[in-house]
Amino acid sequence: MRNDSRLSRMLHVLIHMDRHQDAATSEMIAKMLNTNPVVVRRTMAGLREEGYVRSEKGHGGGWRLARPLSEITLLDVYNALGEPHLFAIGPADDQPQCLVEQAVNAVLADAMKKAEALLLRRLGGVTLEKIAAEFEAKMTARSAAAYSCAS
Amino acid sequence: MRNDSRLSRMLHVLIHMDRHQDAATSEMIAKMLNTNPVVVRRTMAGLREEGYVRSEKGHGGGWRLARPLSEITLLDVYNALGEPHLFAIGPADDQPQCLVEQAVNAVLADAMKKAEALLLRRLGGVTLEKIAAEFEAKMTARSAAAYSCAS
DNA sequence: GTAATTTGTAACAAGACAAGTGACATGAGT
DNA sequence: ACTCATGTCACTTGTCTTGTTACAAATTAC
Repeated sequence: MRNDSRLSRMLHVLIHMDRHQDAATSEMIAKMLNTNPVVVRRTMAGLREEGYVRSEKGHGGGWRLARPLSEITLLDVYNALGEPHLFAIGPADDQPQCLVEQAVNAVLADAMKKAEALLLRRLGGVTLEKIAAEFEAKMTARSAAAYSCAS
Repeated sequence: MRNDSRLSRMLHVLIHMDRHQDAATSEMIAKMLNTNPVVVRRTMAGLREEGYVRSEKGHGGGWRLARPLSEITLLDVYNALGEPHLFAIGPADDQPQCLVEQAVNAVLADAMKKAEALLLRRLGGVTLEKIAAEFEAKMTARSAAAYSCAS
């Protein structure tokens, strides 16, 4: 559990959801991700609130895409997850009195801000459809559906 | 304790160490950082091994800079700390079988790698002397040494 | 209308990791 | 010898994602 893997997991799931029509239950998705149905619901809740997926209770229920992959960027998913902390490092004190510490924090914050901006800009520039297309390319190259997990 | 603040703390300490000649004990430094002497020794150990500071036991002992600030970049300090994890996010699985997951991870890893490269390049381009100079500028502007913590 | 299925949610344990803390050995100066 | 200071081990604490159990609520099937 070293990293926050929610973004990675949700991207993975959304693309799979696009590849079969019918609703996917939390249990199916959990098996795909090697995790627990409750974790799935918890994490997907953010995506539902932002309108990227829908969920239905009862028989035949489960999760469905609510938008085409072409209209969802990686940044959208990141935002829907509540914009989790990107960095593992940070200042020791957010409001230091010491001017030296302020100067140190300013330099670090600036560098991190620039790096974060670059990362988010990249996430915003890639749609899920693009990743799906890359996958399709690999698939036809190998012509072997078995490589895709649980699909 | 939300973030790993070792880099921020060490930069702060090194600049202060340059401002007074005599050795600084772990206890003095700990007070400055609002922490514990053991934490200070633990964290400074990496800097000592890389030759940026020296430590001496016994009376009059403590920590001293072993190099001028102009020869230490923020990246040097980061590396000396053992290159802690920069990002809080990451893939769910490092060696996934699923091609979809592989495609997702590849895109994320690429974006993160670029952001990391940018960040490290920036850290490598700034010496501690430069931060100290920024501090001096502020100081003369305010002409009030009291703003600096414990110095 | 009762049973089966599936989400929604709360509550809590596990795991990881930096940070905090206490204890004690080691070395250096007075 | 005594004091000061580092070096290091062992353990606890705080925080955050995950994992898990339990149960209510909604929806479909028989």
